[in-house]
Amino acid sequence: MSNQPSGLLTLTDIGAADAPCCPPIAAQRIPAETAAVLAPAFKALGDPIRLQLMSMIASAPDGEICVCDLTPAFDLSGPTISHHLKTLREAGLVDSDRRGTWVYYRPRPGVLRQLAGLLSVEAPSSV
Amino acid sequence: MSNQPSGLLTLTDIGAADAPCCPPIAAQRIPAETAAVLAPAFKALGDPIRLQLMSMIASAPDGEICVCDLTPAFDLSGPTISHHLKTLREAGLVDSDRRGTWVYYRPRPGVLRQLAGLLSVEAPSSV
DNA sequence: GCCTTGTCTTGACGTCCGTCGAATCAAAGG
DNA sequence: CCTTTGATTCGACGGACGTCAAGACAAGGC
Repeated sequence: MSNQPSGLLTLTDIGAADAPCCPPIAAQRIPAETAAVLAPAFKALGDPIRLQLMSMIASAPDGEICVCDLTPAFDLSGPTISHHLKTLREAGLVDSDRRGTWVYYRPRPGVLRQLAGLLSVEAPSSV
Repeated sequence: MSNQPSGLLTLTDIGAADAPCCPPIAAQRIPAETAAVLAPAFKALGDPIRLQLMSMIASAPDGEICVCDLTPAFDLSGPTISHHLKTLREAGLVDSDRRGTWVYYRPRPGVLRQLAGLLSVEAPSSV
């Protein structure tokens, strides 16, 4: 259920931990390879449903949330929600975990921090 | 050349200035209307070419950059670059300005700050 | 073992997106 | 006025995306 290694470089590889990876977008021009790695994460957040899902997952009081709590919050079919969750998972933004009948999703705060740092106007400490 | 008012709520309306508009994504669940407004901005950044364009514009030494400097940086046709720039413009991320023969693009740092704050894990001051 | 419940996968459909060539528009110079 | 240069718009094409219904899978209870 976790991310399968695919041989392709993804955000997970560079942003799994808390270490900042890149200077802000406004500090210097992003190389093509970096853009290719980061763009899918923004793309995953570029859908209103996924943005709400990401917010619900990231703001879950227990640090995780059941799919059964996510699905009824939208006027969409179960498969569609599952598809969006898969997109977030493949973008490295969330991780999932089955416990018994239910599947729980939890955020990867490191990756969110990466993206925030990339968009920040002030330069961070390192690099 | 600037954004035309369309009657639709866009990021420009809520993020033109520097004032923060929304609590971080991890602080509380995003309402559907807010997600509908913000998602297009992330979507615009969800393409590698546009992410590089945004970076080149945001990191321009003079605060703006000529299209004639952007186009040759990519292996794409002029119309395609122009199309991507239009997407960034309609997302409220950049603004353009014709001076003589050339067109210059400049960032809207307020909007970038909005998105960064939304992704930040620490809560900002207000709200 | 079999049904029930919850979740994911598959296959299909219409729509949107990225790309290009050709045409168009805008400004400057001869 | 006409040509040249820079940038955008238009029209078209292939591929990717969002959505759903139907089916498959996983875990638990009878």
